[in-house]
Amino acid sequence: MAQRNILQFIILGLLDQQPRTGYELTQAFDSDIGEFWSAKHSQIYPQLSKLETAQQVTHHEEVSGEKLVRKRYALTTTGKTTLENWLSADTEPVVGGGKDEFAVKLYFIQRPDDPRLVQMLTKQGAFHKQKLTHLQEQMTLKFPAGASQHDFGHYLVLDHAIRREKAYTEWLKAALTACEK
Amino acid sequence: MAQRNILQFIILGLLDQQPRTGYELTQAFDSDIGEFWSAKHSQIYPQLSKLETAQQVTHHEEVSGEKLVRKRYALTTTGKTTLENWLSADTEPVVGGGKDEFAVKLYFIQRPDDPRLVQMLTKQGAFHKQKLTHLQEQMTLKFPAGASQHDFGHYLVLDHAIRREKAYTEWLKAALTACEK
DNA sequence: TCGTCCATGTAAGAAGTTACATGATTGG
DNA sequence: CCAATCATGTAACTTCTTACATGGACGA
Repeated sequence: MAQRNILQFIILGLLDQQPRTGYELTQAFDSDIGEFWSAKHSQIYPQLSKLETAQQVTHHEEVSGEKLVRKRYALTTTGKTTLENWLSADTEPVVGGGKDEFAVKLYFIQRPDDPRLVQMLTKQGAFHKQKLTHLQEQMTLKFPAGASQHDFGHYLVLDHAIRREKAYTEWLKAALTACEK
Repeated sequence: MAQRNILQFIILGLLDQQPRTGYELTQAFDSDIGEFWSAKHSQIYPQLSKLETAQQVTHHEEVSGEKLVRKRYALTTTGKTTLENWLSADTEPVVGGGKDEFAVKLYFIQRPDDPRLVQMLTKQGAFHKQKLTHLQEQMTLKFPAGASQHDFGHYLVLDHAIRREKAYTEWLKAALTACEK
């Protein structure tokens, strides 16, 4: 994935919602947004530096306790413009749908009676079922009344993730049925 | 994605199906398997060299026409063992579900009445609908009688891709409905 | 002959992961 | 006081994409 440094725009988007520290940005990628993009802190901190050099963001320092200094970053007006341009620009649709080692493995298992199949499908099924449950809990927790006026995008991606996991578990179930008969 | 060089196993898997040239391997990633893994020839040729050095594959040269030499690669017994070990090993479930720039963009669009939303959703919808149709055509073409005994894995991943695209288009449709009311 | 596909490689650089490094805060 | 978490960075390495480079085969 060497493309157009999408990470920078996501950081701008997150900072537009509210000023954040590098640590908080890292956490954001571990929650909902992580369903569709992820990044480690080792990518985030350098990117923040670059964005600051490019005058897209600024930071001020917060002191907590005795000597801990936090850098809280916020968008500049330039950064806000960059973000809006990205949001308004055409989006290349996802090419393949990402990489899925499990799906590829299945591709190489030719016989429906392969002794490994049932266990593989069951194991993945358990994982995705659990994940689906977790996402559904998030949904009822965050949007008990369905789609909201605020945080609409958040609602959409959660819905997206749920549909994706639902489709995944249903596929695994159908595969299990197909290879058992 | 710096992990365990999964590409090498996929190449072994493809060569297990039948001996292939680097060019043919490249093509394979542009067809069905490309739905769940992709690679360019600039990754494939070097990987083939490494696999040959590691005695996982061998090649023989085919001459076609006047002077064109093709290298057709095949698995060694070692390579076959490596492949089987990979297939039998536990598979880490997909973490997030890959990266989806479009989904992330939506995340940052807070208001359901954002003037850009309808166009964005419609455009992506058209793309994924077309892709879905193409996949369904592939399915009826390759598996007119449904799941087959041979090529079962191929059937499974095609089914997977279809379900994924179906879920994607349904999500976009639901999103469109939600933001129009 | 001319364009399209076949065919194989290398190079440069971006993106992403893992590991290295360090230290503060907070709550039990 | 000790563990978990907060907090910020760098280094090394792998993976992946884009571009560079070259040439043959085949059909119109």
